[in-house]
Amino acid sequence: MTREVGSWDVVYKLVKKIPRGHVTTYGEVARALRLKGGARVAGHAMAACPRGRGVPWQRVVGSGGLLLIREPYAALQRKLLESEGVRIERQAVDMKRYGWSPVEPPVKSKKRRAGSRKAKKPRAR
DNA sequence: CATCTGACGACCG
DNA sequence: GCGGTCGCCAGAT
Repeated sequence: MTREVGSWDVVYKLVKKIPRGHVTTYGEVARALRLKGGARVAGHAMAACPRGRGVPWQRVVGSGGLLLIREPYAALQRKLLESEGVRIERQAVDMKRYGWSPVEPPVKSKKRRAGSRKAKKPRAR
């Protein structure tokens, strides 16, 4: 409770715009909204997504259309997607067929991808 | 206030 | 091709 939506409103707005029967990835959303945190932040937005508000979080999957979500949400997502007509192939959807580009806002800045930069230094954690 | 985890993604070995 | 690790951010403990 007290799930303060806050800045995620943009994310929800974009997710809501996903046409029924189509899906997108966290990375795509993150890039479309140019989130600095990258896919991680997008994922958090979904995690804190207010279910029951018309936010089809189910249409947001991982890269390649893989369903990274754990149970019981995974089962729910799968069920919802199948209900929409999305064929689930082993915890993954065919992005080639259902993949939808969230490119909504104007892209002025470019690149700024998330993750990895170059680990010249071998494991240094 | 400090620390870890977490609906991710990409790179290195 | 697969496994393991780092990077970013925000919320939770």
